[in-house]
Amino acid sequence: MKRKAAPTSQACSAQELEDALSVLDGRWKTLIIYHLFTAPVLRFSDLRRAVEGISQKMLIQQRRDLEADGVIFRKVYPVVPPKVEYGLTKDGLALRPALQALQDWAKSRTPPKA
Amino acid sequence: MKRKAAPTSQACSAQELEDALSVLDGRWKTLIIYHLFTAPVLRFSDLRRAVEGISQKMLIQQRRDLEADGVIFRKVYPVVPPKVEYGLTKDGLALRPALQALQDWAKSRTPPKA
DNA sequence: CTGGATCCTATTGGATACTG
DNA sequence: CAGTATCCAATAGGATCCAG
Repeated sequence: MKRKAAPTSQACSAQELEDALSVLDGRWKTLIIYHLFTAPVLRFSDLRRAVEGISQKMLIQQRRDLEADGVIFRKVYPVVPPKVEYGLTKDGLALRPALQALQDWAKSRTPPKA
Repeated sequence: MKRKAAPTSQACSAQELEDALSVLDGRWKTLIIYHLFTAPVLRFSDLRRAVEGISQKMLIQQRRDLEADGVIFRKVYPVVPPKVEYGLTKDGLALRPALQALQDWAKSRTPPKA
C-alpha cells in the first residue's frame, strides 16, 4: 500500500516513522537498496538480475520512486547501447544502519521454524 | 502489498530483510507497534484512539498479523464488558532499535521541504 | 540496453451493519 | 467493548507489447 503523507497533524512523532516507511514501502524497494549496498553502482540489467523475480515495470517504477525520494541516483551514459548506472546517494547510504537493524532483528527473533 | 515468503532460494541474505519487512508491511503495523512502545499495554479502544485514522477492521486485522508473527501479545479478561489488552512481546520490543534507526534516518536526511 | 504504456487481476484497505 | 462479516473502491503489481 502506498503510505502517503500521514494525516497525523499532531505533535506525535509517529509521523517520522511513517515518513521513513513511506520511502521503503513497495515490495521491492528495500531489496533494491539492499543490493545497491553490494556494489558502488549497478546497471539496469544488473539490478534486474540481482533482485531476481522483479518485473521490469516494478524495477523501473520503484527505482524511480527511490530516486524521487533522493535515496538513489541515476547516471546516464550517452552511448549507443544505452547505459545507465544506479547507486545510493548520501541519504541512501545513511539507510544502511536501519536496514541492518531490521535484518539483525529478523535473525535474532525466535527462530521461525526452519 | 503482501510480502510472502521470499522466493529467494539462494544464499543471499536479502531474505532476512524481506522477512523483517514482511512483518512490518501493512499500512498500520509499524504505527501500532510504535504506539505500543509508549505504554506497557493498551486496550483495543486505546489503540484505536492512538493510531487515529485506522479503521476497526484494519486495527483488528493488522493486530492479528502482528500477533501471529509473535510481535505483540494479547491478554483477554473474561469480564462482563469485554476487556482485552495488547502489548509487545520480547520480539516486539526487540524491534525498537530498528524502528528507532528508521525514525532517526527520517529525521536526519536532507530535510524535505517543510 | 533501458524504459515507457496498457491491460488485467489480486490484494489492500475503508465504511458499515451486526453479534456476544 | 471487542470482534466479525460483507460490500466496495483504490491500488499494487505482473505480463506484454512498443520505442529510443
